[in-house]
Amino acid sequence: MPNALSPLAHKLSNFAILSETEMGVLDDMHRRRRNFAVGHDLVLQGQTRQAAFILAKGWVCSYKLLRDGSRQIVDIQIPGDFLGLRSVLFRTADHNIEPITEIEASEVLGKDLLGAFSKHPRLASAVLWAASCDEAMVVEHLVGLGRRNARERMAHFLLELSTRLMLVGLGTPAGFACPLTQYHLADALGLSAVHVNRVLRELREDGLVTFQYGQVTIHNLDVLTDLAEFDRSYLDQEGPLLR
Amino acid sequence: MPNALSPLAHKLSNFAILSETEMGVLDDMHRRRRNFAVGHDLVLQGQTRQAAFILAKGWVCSYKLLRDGSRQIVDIQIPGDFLGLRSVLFRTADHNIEPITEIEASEVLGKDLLGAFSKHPRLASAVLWAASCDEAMVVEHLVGLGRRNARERMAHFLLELSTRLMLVGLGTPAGFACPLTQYHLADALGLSAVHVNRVLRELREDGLVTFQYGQVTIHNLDVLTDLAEFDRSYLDQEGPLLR
DNA sequence: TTGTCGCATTGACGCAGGTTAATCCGCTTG
DNA sequence: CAAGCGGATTAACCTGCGTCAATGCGACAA
Repeated sequence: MPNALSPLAHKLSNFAILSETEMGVLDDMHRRRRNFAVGHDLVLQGQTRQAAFILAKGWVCSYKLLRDGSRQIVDIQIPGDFLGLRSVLFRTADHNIEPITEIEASEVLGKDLLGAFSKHPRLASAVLWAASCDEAMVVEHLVGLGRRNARERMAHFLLELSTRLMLVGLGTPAGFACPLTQYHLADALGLSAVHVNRVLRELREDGLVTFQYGQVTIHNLDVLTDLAEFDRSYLDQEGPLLR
Repeated sequence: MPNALSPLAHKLSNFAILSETEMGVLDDMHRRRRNFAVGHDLVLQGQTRQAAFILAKGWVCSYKLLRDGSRQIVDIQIPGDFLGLRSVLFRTADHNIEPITEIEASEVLGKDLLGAFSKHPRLASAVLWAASCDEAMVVEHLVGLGRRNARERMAHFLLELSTRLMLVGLGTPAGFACPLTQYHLADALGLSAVHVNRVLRELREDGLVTFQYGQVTIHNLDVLTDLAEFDRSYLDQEGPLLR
């Protein structure tokens, strides 16, 4: 891989072969580098004039709050992911984005992004295309929430995370470092924290996965994959379609 | 509205001001008009070389099948919606699309779509942009499945349908014609058909909505909206952003 | 040192919603 | 006409998961 190719540029090159100019525009988007601490949300539900972000380091989650105080995590994002795109497209954010760890991200102002999209439609396509592929992940979550039980959901979630992290070099087939709490898992999987704990114990006792001390260790990938009915193909790309 | 403006063109004009040429390309996509009967899926999970479709008439649903035979409906589509976009972008479909009624749809071959996208990137942006807004709907479903109970889910689902149908002139605030069976509702809401029936009875007895004889009648919009915590803003557009 | 705060863990108990199965109705088909 | 089928409806029963509550433990601050 050429030097100085950002994770995002790398990702987008799966969708379109970008010109020097377009790559330059992409680089420009990395000028406003910012850090965020845990507890300081990047994007807030209902706020307008939001910026988008390109995540360079750390983990975040996007979630929606309900009136009764419960929340549903829609998506966990890891380095290389684009954040808050919809909040720019819609002008007003429909979800919150919270750092799970300290993070480093490049802020892209709404008007800059829209400007770049207008001038470089091919770049726009690549970005929106990538976003539309992220949707496949959301759909998988939806299926899990609707039709899988707690064990299966958990297994699927951990396998998906593992696969995504491996794609950006942050994990091995044996496991990965994971900053999520059991409360995060509960909010992502539509469960209670208590039940998350029960399920994790079962999976551990059955010798399938261990989720402990900030580390996920996969003991039996095959059985886990089968349990979760996990098919990684929705996470893979197969080369650029837009030439 | 100018004559001969297709529902899709109308929808896309919310996202980008399209040129005559681009409108022409869009029109060309409507050449291969096809009809499908109930029971003949348009797109099949796992198949490659899929076409996309623009729905002109009737309802369809996209769903995923699980090993145990259960299924989860991800989305219901109504006239004006674009179908199977992801199955073209990914080259192989990750979901099925089934007609709920007899439908009329324009088939757009994968290579034609990709060709048009390459030559008219602005058009591509508009289409992908619209798709990314459809994602907001999927996210709402996800939140419902994760954090709402059966009553709330049902109320939310019916209100969303009502709003979408009104936007294309197929419903009024008082109700709409609805070809869905209670099995469809069950598969969409992650419930059993039996429980769907229970919930519908309750809502009817409480004087909120009636779902009967292919007709949804909304008796008390305010209470229903409050029960569902329904906020229609995610379905609205506010004028084109891409000029 | 002591208090507190976030997170993990476990037990007891209850309920929303699943499962099974029976019945009914209207439509189609032979 | 009977038979079959898709869909709606209801009752009886059961279970996966939520809720509540208590405990432990490490990190950090006063």
